[in-house]
Amino acid sequence: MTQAPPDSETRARLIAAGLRLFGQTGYDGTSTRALAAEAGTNVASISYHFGSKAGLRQACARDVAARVTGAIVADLPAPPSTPEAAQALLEQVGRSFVAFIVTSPDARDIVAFLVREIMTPGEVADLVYSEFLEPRHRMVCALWSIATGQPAESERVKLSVFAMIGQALYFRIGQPIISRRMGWQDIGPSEAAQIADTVAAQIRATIESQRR
Amino acid sequence: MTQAPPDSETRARLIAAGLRLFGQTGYDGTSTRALAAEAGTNVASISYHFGSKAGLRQACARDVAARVTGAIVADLPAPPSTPEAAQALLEQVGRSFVAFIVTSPDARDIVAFLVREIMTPGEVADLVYSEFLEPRHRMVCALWSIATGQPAESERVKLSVFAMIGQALYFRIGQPIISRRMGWQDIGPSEAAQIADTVAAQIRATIESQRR
DNA sequence: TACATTCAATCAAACGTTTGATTGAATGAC
DNA sequence: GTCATTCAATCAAACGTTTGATTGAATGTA
Repeated sequence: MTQAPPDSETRARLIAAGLRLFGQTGYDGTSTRALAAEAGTNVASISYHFGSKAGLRQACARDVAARVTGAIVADLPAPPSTPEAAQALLEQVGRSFVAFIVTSPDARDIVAFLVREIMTPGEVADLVYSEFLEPRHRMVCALWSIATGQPAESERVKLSVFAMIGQALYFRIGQPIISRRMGWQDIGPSEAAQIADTVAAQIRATIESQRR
Repeated sequence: MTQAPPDSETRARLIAAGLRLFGQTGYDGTSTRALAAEAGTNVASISYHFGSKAGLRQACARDVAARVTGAIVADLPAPPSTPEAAQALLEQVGRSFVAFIVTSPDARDIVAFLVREIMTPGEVADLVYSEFLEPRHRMVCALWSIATGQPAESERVKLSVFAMIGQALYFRIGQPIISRRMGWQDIGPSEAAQIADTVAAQIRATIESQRR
């Protein structure tokens, strides 16, 4: 990263700017001039590197998929063999997911970008789905299956996992509301831990109620 | 300022158009011409009735707050006195919330509009929060408190309720993804019932785990 | 007539994109 | 080693289009 050629550096800065601004103000709400200014370059660089503003949007999607997948896959051990181990792993996955989502400054932009793309399906959403969301969901379903004994691809398991993702995600989407209602100035380690506890407790309770 | 009477038909059609288009393509992604066409009127009507495009946005927020509050308050009985009754009521609230959110065509626009406003805090989000979200959250917390015995304004209860809202909401936000993963063509009564079961089961499991 | 409402036409500003010129580091012939 | 040439990368400026807003005339109603 220290010796990156000047061309790819501008490219990288544009993707970072796209992630931040698209996430903050939306695709339509972000002008090419604002993108160029945020990246410290000229508007023409967008056309040059990505063909168009839409091309930059797609490049951002690819970057998100690659980055988040890498982060999640990195710290996942071999699949557990006992329900107890699977449950413990699920709780841990939930905790680190929440920790990443509510504390990382990058996560704010990434999640906001993803949610916006998901709400308005298009080819960018398709890319994110097949490249990132579907495989991850499938993986967590497999864990859930080991923990509960339910079939991994059953509707019950798939929906339970979506519910788990949904509650975690909401702590980022609704963060302005949550902070306000909780009386929190901002979300530090202590607040993040409380959220992680809440999510982990729900995972535990739901798994145990399904295990029979 | 708006000097038009609040019961104008064009006014109502513009608000409906705003809810639909702002929700679908976002505030910035919606042009005044598209709004006028959707409402079957002229662009100048927006200025005339709401002062500006931003004025229409705010009118939409007020409409959402009034409409959803009315719908929820309408079918809520007196506060229950036993934990069991409170839990049953919470499950029922969760079920009807999910039913409304995933099946009603109006709900799609309303939820999409709300989520977009919440993600980018502004004066519209402030209005929605104090006028609608905060009172509703407080109400559900009171129910949760009766069901579990936990203090209504404790952080644990408040966060649990947010998690419950989050998972329900996600079934609308992520609906394109969920339908795809589940192999559903669209979400009819049968699919809505499965989602409602999932949410209700999580509510039940979480409440029971907290009741001790 | 007087008033409220909607209309087509128009405006300046901002938009995404394209252009032609410029830069500095490689490349190769001599 | 020197000089001419090439190339990716960036820039300011301008392109035509679309944006939100405004205008004055037209329409309907009482």
